[in-house]
Amino acid sequence: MSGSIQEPVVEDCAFDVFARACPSRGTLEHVTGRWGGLALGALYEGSLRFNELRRRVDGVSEKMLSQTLQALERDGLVHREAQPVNPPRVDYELTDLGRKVAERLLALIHCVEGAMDEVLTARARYDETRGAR
Amino acid sequence: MSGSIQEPVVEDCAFDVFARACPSRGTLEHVTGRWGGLALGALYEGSLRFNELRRRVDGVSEKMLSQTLQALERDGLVHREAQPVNPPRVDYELTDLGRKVAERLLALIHCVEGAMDEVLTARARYDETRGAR
DNA sequence: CAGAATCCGACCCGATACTG
DNA sequence: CAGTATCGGGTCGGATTCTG
Repeated sequence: MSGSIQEPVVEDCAFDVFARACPSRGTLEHVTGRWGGLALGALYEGSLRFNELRRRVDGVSEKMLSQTLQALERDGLVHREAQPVNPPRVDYELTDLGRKVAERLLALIHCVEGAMDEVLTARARYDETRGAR
Repeated sequence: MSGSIQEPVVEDCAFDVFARACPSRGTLEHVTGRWGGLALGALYEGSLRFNELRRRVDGVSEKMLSQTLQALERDGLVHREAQPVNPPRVDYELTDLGRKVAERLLALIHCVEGAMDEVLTARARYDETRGAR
């Protein structure tokens, strides 16, 4: 044991999002990013092909969907299954890890959706009191 | 009453994030945005002053923190209490709604933090197979 | 201390065109 | 169908300066 002089204490929480340099921030941003969350949410209902996903996530461009899926696949949250047929067919589905994350994410999404009345009311009040600016 | 001609049917799911124009997307982005989530997470532990928050959320600039807090206050997730003293003292704390949202958010954050080993492994594998690219 | 205002570069992201 | 490549505007966001 070695009473080392003074444990610099890297902290036991090795992956603390609050720390600037932590890799978990990056993953969290993939998950909560503009399209990442919606993609995970859509895939939670089941496997989807590229364009099915594109239609489900209203407003996403091909480029962004592609980019988003690659990030999620790289992080091990989404599995990509490409069949070498013609026309090409590629299916996306959540991994076990992806499903766990998606559950938490959906809980958050539903919480926010369900609170929108309250949010809208709060906004109106805020804009009224200091909205005139 | 008033059989108005045809209810435009705003849909029963009045606030569906998957719909492009839904206001819940905006709020969700405030919550899950780069700094919004971290601010909510930090405030979950208790009321904080501006600069305390700034130190807790490592890497955020004054500008972004200020901007973030305003958005969250407007959405009714954060309460801002300014005391007219000198030097000025302003405390931020979660509202009831904010606390509910923060709970879901922290569940997600901890889930991601806890999965980072797995994520990092997945990344390494991904980069190896097609990383040469 | 708690911000507001301004400047300015980086990159996000959508539209378009092209490939297999 | 399932993407990639390229371009360009808009926004994000950091550094700095200023106020009360």
